[in-house]
Amino acid sequence: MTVTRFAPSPTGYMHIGNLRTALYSYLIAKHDNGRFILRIEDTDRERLVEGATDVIIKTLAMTGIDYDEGPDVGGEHGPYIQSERKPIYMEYAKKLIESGDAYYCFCTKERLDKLHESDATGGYDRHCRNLSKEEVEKNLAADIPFVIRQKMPLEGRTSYVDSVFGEISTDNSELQDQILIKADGYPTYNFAHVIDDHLMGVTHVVRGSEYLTSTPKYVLLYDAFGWERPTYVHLPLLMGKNDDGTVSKLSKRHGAVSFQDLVADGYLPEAIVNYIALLGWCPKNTDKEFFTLNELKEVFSIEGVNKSPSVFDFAKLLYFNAEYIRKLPFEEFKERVMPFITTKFSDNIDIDKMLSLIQGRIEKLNEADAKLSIFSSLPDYDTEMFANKKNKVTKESARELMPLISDTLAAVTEWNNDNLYTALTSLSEKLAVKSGAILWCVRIAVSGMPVTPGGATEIMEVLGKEESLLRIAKATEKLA
RNA sequence: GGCCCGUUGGUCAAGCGGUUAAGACACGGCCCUUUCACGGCUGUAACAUGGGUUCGAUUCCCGUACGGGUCACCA
Repeated sequence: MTVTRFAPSPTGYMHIGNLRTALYSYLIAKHDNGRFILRIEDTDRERLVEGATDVIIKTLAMTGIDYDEGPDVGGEHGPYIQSERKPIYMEYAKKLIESGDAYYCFCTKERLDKLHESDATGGYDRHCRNLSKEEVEKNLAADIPFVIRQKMPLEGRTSYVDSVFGEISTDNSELQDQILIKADGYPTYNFAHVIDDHLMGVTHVVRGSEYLTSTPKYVLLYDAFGWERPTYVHLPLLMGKNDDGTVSKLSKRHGAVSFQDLVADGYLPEAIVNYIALLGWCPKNTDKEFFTLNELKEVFSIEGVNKSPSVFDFAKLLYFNAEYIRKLPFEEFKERVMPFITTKFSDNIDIDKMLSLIQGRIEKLNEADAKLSIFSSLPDYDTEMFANKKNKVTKESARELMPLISDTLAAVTEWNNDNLYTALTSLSEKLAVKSGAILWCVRIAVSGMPVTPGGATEIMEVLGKEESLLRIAKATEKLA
């Protein structure tokens, strides 16, 4: 059975690249009807962020990425928070010491820092690697602080096969005797994730390609324990475009890059998921781009994952978002857009009609409020706006038209879009002017804007007869 | 700097020895139209580079350039 996990460290926000990793990991498991686990990697006690785990859980819930095992749902391999598994790591580290694959290191932080200064390219000098048993016992008895380091082979090469990148091979001399257990007794990522992945039965390790070069060290750990190595699936990085045209790892300088920021900006979770699924992966034998999460489970395959980093394109995300907004059933659109609307409207405004006017015209939910402002109040506008060459209107002709328009509208008894449109077009026929000319004048009069959500008559329908006529009267006044 | 990885239009990308080198976004034009948007049609635009291998390379190999990643008691 395929078992994957998403193992974020609780930083307080969900980076979009992280979310993509979660998604791919989830899809790989679910494509095979496998198990998906959420594990919190909080071994860095100095960087703990309050409430960070909740952000992760909430994000996964909003995107529909559900896990079979995790801190809040339990499971037979728990606990799922690494800080709660602390004793386990020490136990396994000691096994490694016994087998000669790890060792105690009593070097002070100061010594290490000095080492680093004197030799920029080198790392740890393996000072404690060959301490005698007696020395170790003595230091331990004296309560000298220690870390536990992995004993790397000094010669040869270590290689593994990544399912995306192929064979990765590293000279063992490149490998540092990395720390497994820190001085505070907590394990490092390097150690903890290996132990947990094995104990939790993870078959496919899915993560960003920044781990590509450190994986030989992990593979060596599996070998030392005599455990079967997992299948590695390293994902290409997500990049952002800089102002100068260069690219670099996607970060805050590129804009809103956390899931919650995107949502706050008016992006739909399902649009985000759909878009990021396509960043670094492409379905086989189809041009299709729109996928629900369930469809993704069907079609996702590791073979479609790319090697090269991809640039996050907000323009395309916006396109997906606009499409998703348009496809929303009206009631759902209303429910989702309402939190973004802060403008207050008078009671005789038909909210539903107003909202249906903008559903097809906004690309992000947070654009709704500004688009709707004309229904709350008429902006102060310049009468020059009445002049429009395409519709053959001048300020002067508008002045003459306005009273006639006013009379025509006043005569409309049943105030709805169809009747208004019919009334105004028949007026244009009677006067032998372009219907566009009349409708243009009405639009400006009634909205004060050249570009509006909906046509002139649609706006009047929402506004109601009284308010519409009031605005027409005002225009007549302004033009006089 | 050492090591590892990558390189098809501005962006996402298909392609896996022989193609007129798909498609999507963005951009331009036209049409539709009560503005805008939607929709329809259409246009501009790409295999980083030099060597091989081969009858034939975007596809395979090597070098170069460029880009990225990594060398922590962070993950």
